[in-house]
Parts: sequence; C-alpha cells; structure tokens
Amino acid sequence: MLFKKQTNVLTESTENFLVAIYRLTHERSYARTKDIAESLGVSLPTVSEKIVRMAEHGYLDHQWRHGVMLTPEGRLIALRVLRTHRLIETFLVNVLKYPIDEVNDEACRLEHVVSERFMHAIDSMLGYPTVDPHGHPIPTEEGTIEVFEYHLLADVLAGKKVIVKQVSDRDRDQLHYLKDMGIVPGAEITVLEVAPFDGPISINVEGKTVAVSQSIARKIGVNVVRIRELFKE
Amino acid sequence: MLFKKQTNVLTESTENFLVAIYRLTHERSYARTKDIAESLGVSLPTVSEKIVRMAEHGYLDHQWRHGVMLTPEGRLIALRVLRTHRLIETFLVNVLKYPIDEVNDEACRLEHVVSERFMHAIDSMLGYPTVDPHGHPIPTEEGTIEVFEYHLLADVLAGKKVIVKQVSDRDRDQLHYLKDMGIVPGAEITVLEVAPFDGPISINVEGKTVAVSQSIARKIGVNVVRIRELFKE
DNA sequence: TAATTAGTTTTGGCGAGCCTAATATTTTAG
DNA sequence: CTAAAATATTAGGCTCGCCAAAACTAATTA
Ligand SMILES: [Mn+2]
Ligand SMILES: [Mn+2]
Ligand SMILES: [Mn+2]
Ligand SMILES: [Mn+2]
Repeated sequence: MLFKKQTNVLTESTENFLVAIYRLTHERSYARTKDIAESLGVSLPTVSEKIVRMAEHGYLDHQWRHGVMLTPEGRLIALRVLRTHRLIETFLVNVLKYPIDEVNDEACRLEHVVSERFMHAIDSMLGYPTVDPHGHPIPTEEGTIEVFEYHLLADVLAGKKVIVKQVSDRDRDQLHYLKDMGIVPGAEITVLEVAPFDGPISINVEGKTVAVSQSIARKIGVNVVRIRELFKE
Repeated sequence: MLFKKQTNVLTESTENFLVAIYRLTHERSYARTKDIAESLGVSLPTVSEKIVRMAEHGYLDHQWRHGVMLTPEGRLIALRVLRTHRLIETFLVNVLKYPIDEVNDEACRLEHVVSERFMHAIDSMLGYPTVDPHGHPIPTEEGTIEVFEYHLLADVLAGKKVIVKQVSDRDRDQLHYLKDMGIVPGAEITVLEVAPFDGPISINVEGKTVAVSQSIARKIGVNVVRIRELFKE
C-alpha cells in the first residue's frame, strides 16, 4: 500500500487541483495558470494563490510566471484521486446504472470522501476493472497507470469495422451526444464513407447509420478489429 | 419531491449541525450549546457563532442563552440528511458488507455529497428499506419519520425469548462490543437470568451465553416474541 | 441572599478559498 | 523591434469554520 493514508490532510480543493494539473501536464509539460483556472472553473488569482501554497507544501514545482508541474509526491496523490474517481465512475455505471454522461460530477464529489475500505469493497465487487466507463485507464493502488494507444475513429478507412474503446470525458454535452448515438466503449462501428476535405464521417453504429464530424471522430479511440479474430476457432 | 434541491447551499458543517440538533431535541425540547459542541467535537464558541449564522438563515430558533430548536425548514433539511445517512449505512452493510460498527463515519462523510439520483439508485437496490442497520427508522423522502417503540432488553423477564430490533449508535466502541457478542438487529436472545440490584443480565444470543450490564441492556430495543406467534399455523 | 459553579457568548485571531481590480510580464503580431 | 494582446501575479476584501481567553449570565448551594 504505497499511497500514504495520512488522515486526510488534503482538502477537496487541493485534490481537484492536483488531478487537473495531472491531466493538463499530459498535453504540455507545464500546466498554465489559465488552463488550470479554466478546467476548475475558478478565477486566475485563485489559482495563482493556491499554486503558491501547494508549492510550499511540496506538491508542485512552480516555474514562476510560466506554469507548474507535479512533484513525485503530488503526482502520487493525483493518481490516487484519479483512481478513486474512475473506480467510482465504474461503480456508478456498472452497479447503479448511471448513464455514462452523468457520472463525472458525482464521482468528482465522492472521490474526496470515500475510505480505503469503500474502495476495496467496490473494486472487488467490480472485479478489479482496469478501465473506467469512458475507456480511461484506472491507476493501480501502487500509483502506476497504463497508457493505451488507440487508433482514432477519424483515421479509420471506409469499409473497416472497429470497436469503440475510449471516448473523451472532457465535455459532458459531447459525451451525451455520443451516448445518444450509441457511441460508447464496446460499441461496434462500421465506417461507411469518409467525405473529403475534413468532411463528415458516415458510420453504422449497432445498426443505425449516423454521421459525425472529423473533429469529434478525432476524440474517439477505437481498436481495429481484425476479421480473422472475429471468426477465430 | 418535497425536499428542496437548491444547488447545495448547505455546507457539510451546517448539515452536521442540523442533524446533531435534531437528535438532541429528541431528548429535551431545546438543544444546548454545550451538548451540540460535545456531539460534534467542536469548541463552545464555534457553536455559539454557528448558531447565530444558522438562525439568521432561518434554520434555527435561538432562545438566547438557553438553547436552540429547529425551524420547520431546518427540520426538513435535518431529516433529509438523516435519511441520506441511514440509507447509506444500509447500503454499506447490505451491499458492501461493512460491519455494523464501521458505517457511521463513512456515512457521515458521504451524506453531504451524494446526489438525488444516487439516493434513488441505492434505495431501489436495497428494496426501499424502512430501518437502517442499527434499527433506526429511515425518514421518507417527504420528510416524515416513524417512531418505533421497543421494549428494552433491560425490562425483559427471565425465560422470555426476544428479537433484537435496535441498538444505540451513539458509541462506536459499545456498538463494536455488542456486535462481537452477536447482539445486532435480527438476533434472537433468550433471557436466562436477571441478577437483582441492577446486576448483570445473563442471556443466550444465537447459541452463546453472555452477560451484559443493566445500563447497556437499557440501550437495546427488542420486541417480545410471543410464543404463540412462533408456532403459528 | 450571597457566593460558587456551570454554561454561554464576546473578543480577537488564524488559515483556506474565493473574488474583483490593478499591476506586471510575456508573447505575439504588425 | 515595438505595441497590443494574452497571461500571471499582487493587493485588498469577503465568508466560513475553528480556536483560546475573557466576560458574562443563570442556576445552585451554602
Ligand atoms: Mn473532485
Ligand atoms: Mn471517466
Ligand atoms: Mn456528516
Ligand atoms: Mn444508524
């Protein structure tokens, strides 16, 4: 059990900051004040201020006037919270039958208060899942995380059949839109036609035919399904 | 849906205060500052101060220098939180297999963050229970609550067989002690001997023979099992 | 009734989190 | 290479939650 338990020194705000910064530093090496503020819905000064405190506590490295990155300690906590978040999301969907586009807010509140016992209970109840309902990897208890590389739906050639593996969880409305079309992890998609010049992609999802924009198709991760695999044995 | 949803204006602290006051005003009509402080583990000034703010918000009636009681609005909120608490406790015990003496703290944290959807999901999953794992009534969604009157184990005559209906949830260690002896709601108890002068009560719990003090036996609610009922049909 | 005690409130202080307005510094575009 | 635009930080302020010490009743007892 590598995660330190230390009687919840961390506030909800701190934990949310850590996760937000963790996610932002996947795109560029430093998380910028502005991006943090945006992703948490708070003002710039609130972030500037909080950064100072968190850096003092040793969770962040602050490159003054440029951005922050997580220290190993901050990263470990971020991963613990992220694990909690994603395991709770999985629980909400698999057990409580939440729709995939309504788990984030609930998980974002619960992630700060559940105990280790709670986590173990749902983890075992769920059969130790490795991905959440959006197809994102669930960090391990030891603080490691797998990075899956998926083909993007945008890159799939017409005629191919693929299975949805991951959808972006950034925008709730977008997630709702995708869910309504049946585009959720596990769904089978056949690409029918790809219009030129960044045009829409026409696909068949579980029987229905729909069209999605290139920009959205770039946020959908799929695995190419090899035909041989489908008919094996 | 009578409970107002009003985008969580209430802080965790406020909700805890309301429930604590609700419970205290079952014993005397006004909850005293000192008792509130004690049951929440905060200082007297913290309570005095908070009382002023809560009274301003219309949740409390403050009889200056004597105590507080809930306004109808405060009472409704207290009951909503209490419902949440007890339903969560039931979930933790029935679904996640928590021991009965370890649910309170978890529920006291979760009760402030779960959504109405979450409540509905677990309520239906649990089959709309009316009592929590300690045998306490779960308030309805409309804000009503049943009051059960139980015989106390302390009053049961030697030779009688009873079923445990309710145990006190005030003291965690006591709860643990009772659980270890098998004295939990649902357990069958046969009173063997009642020592005079407030002496211990010797009982048989699910096969084992143990003795409990009068003071503890006064905190255990039971229903007298009429023999005729046991053999009916 | 006066004095002691138990309980309550006031005073004065602290840190966390948030915000707006003002200021400083990069970055970017002309 | 400079001026405008974008970002970041400071300053100044607010509420909440919490505390210790001091001041102040109300209740009890001698
Ligand atoms: Mn969160
Ligand atoms: Mn997710
Ligand atoms: Mn609580
Ligand atoms: Mn209970």
